[in-house]
Amino acid sequence: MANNLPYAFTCQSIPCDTDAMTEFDPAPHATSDDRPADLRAGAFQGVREARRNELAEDYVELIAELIHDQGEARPVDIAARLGVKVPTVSKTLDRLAREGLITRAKYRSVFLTDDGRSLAKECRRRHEIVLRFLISLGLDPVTAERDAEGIEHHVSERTLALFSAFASRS
Amino acid sequence: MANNLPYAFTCQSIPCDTDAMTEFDPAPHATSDDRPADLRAGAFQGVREARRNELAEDYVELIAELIHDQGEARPVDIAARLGVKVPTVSKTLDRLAREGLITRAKYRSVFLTDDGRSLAKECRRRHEIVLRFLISLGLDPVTAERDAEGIEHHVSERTLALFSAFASRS
DNA sequence: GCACAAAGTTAGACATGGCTAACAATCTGC
DNA sequence: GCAGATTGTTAGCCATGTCTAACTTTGTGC
Repeated sequence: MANNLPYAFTCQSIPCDTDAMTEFDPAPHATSDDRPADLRAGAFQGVREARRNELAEDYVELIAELIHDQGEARPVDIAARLGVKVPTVSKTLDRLAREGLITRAKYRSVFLTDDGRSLAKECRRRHEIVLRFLISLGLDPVTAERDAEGIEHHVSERTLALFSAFASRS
Repeated sequence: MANNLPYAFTCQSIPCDTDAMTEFDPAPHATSDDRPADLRAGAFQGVREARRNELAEDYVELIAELIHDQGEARPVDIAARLGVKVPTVSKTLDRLAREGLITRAKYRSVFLTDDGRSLAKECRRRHEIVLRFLISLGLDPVTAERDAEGIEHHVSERTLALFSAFASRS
């Protein structure tokens, strides 16, 4: 699923990377805390990694949505949906093109590459699972949507599976 | 500063501005507009806001931890825990000092201000709740720690309450 | 088919967050 | 109390993400 993507979307996209950085132990001595420091240390690595990709994921997911709903993805619409200005979008789209997630021609709307499309699909899947999970927990849809938007980039495959199972059996 | 927290944690407090796009239906299930676009549009605002504060939150939380565990928070330890280089920490600490979350003197270790302390406490609380929730869902502790680190900055108070309740009754 | 509006781009400013290299201060072990 | 190791700071580089201002292109209406 994720192996044709140009990035290491390590935090979420690769289900079996859970051994990657947990063995690193910078703290000279973890005192009698019941919550070992090394766990947290390792966690930061993954989070920083994930943060680097959040924006790209938001973009491709949104672009896919716009194409689906309106037939095309125009910078002006992307900007409106994200709540940023058009030049910001333009610059970011350049980056995404450079990274092979989209293609674009000057003054024309944006298209996803195969990589972009599969990233979008993956993102959408995560989004849906998180959203359904939150709603099945009893959260109102507005808050659920907002929280899902933030959370979706930070859930591991393992957690996603639990969320999914929980939502199904509710 | 309104309350004793230096930032607006607007991730949860942004009112839903339902003005933008019309309906569309990306989800296969919904008949017409079960999940209106405006929900997602609004969500991005909050997420971007939250992202701006994540790093500061990570820092103060970690600083509080270091002070608790080792008596002091030194840049070298912060750097090791976060997995970044010391100059990066130094620069970020300058910013946090500028923002009134910490105090520091040259070549000495770092202290939290009252604002910093209450932010740290708040973050720790969120972290604990998310972590306990994930574990009570059945997630292994290592993954739970990693996911909690990413998720904690993006859960609304409402979601947190649900998480907390769920973890308690398990 | 022209003029104007809307959309897109480019340039440039600014803050952040990461890095390395070079230097300064502090701490430690004789 | 001094030398060397460790720690911390400063300077400077780069990429990103945001903005505004100015310009260009596209598209529309008449």
